[in-house]
Amino acid sequence: MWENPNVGRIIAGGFVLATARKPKGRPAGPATADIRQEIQDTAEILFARQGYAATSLREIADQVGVNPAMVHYYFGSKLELLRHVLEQSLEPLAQAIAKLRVEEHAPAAGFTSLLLLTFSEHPGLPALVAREVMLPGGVMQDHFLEYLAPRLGGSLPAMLQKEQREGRMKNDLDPSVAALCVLSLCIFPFIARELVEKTLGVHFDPPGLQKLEKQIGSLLQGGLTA
Amino acid sequence: MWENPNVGRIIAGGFVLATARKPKGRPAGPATADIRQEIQDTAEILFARQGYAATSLREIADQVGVNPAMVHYYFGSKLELLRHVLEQSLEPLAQAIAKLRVEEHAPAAGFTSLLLLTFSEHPGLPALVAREVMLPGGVMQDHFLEYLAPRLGGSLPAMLQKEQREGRMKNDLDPSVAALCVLSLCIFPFIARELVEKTLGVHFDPPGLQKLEKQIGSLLQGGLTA
DNA sequence: ATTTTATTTAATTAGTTGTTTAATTAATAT
DNA sequence: ATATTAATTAAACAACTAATTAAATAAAAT
Repeated sequence: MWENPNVGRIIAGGFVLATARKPKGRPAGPATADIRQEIQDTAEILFARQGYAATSLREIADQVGVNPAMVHYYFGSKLELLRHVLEQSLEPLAQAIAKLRVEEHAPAAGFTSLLLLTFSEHPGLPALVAREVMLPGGVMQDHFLEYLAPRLGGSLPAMLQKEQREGRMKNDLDPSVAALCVLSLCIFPFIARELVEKTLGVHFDPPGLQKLEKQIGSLLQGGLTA
Repeated sequence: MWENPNVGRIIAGGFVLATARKPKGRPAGPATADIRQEIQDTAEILFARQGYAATSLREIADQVGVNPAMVHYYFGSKLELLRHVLEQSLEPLAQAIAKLRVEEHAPAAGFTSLLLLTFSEHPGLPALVAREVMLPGGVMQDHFLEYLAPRLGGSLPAMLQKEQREGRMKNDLDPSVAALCVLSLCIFPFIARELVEKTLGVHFDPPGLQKLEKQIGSLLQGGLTA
């Protein structure tokens, strides 16, 4: 497996008695994996599942099969790692929303399907954002507020207000509250996913997800449209 | 303050150099405060604000002004304390929902106002439930699922199904998904409260709360009613 | 008097975590 | 060839705290 003769697995009777250590120093040959990305992806999963505080760098590193110091080599600190995780999953969403804005088709429906798409690509994201951004004490609150919120949910009220001015949304609704409703309908189900599946029997894998989207759409259609 | 002569504050030049200790043993006179309830209330606030794991018994006890061992005296363990917190705030809600069920007025609207009422009495509850019940790794998942969920959100699909059978709800909707929507609209805003106030400018104190309830009601009315 | 209730004290018990620096090896640029 | 830079591990550092239980004490209730 590795050139260095004094490393490798010590095996007896088919059982691994001691795990091999990776040799020190730069590994030979062309890079076979993007370690940086692997760390980030693993962190996304673990941070989402256990929370930022409850996830140690050692755990992430072990899962990737590298030394904990690699996290600092690539990201500088644990918090920066989380920032990258969040940014990598939310940046494409932010850009898609920006596009929505200029194209100005029905914003509520557009928002809904963008969010659901994002969450199916990043299943852990809602939990992660809930814990580290929304809930009190979240470690990413300030950063999110400053750099991400304005381009995500924060842009929705203005879009809805325009709908309203142009007569496509009920006049007695407050656009901000309406925006909150859209976000609630799209995000909450994923935050409570496990519980929802167990107690309500609503499921989120492909057939169920489309059904959910359709029904949210219908609710918003009937509830918001003038 | 206390009879025992060798306790009290040691003061020099107006500064407290060492804080007084409460004397050992049962305090004299009639009980001046319900310590058990104070512990529980403090725990509700702290667990909600920081999460169960991040809140130490010392912190709770210090805030109440008693010894950490009191928690075990009254509750047996930290986890039991959390169970009591959850139960005390959710039990009245469960009972109100049971009443809703037999009275059978518009269940969606009834549910909405019960939830909002509960949350205004227990402002930390949504965050607490989100962290310890909904999010992966929550320490109260099993208990909630078994003892509370069926009498709370779990009872909503059946009520909505009845509405549907009796022609008061659109026929193409799935009652479980509709239930999920009701819950999303009522719970999510409180989970994301801080963020919502800051980015959407929607507020939750008395004037704003009524506005929110009205608008959720209107959305559900337009979106669900046949 | 005895028992029960409310309370504090003290002891137990052990590992974890993020981060930094140094060492090591391989690849690349000069 | 040589020097530099890149990728990696090893090891040390420093700072930290938490839940639970047994025992002691004092007052209240019986």
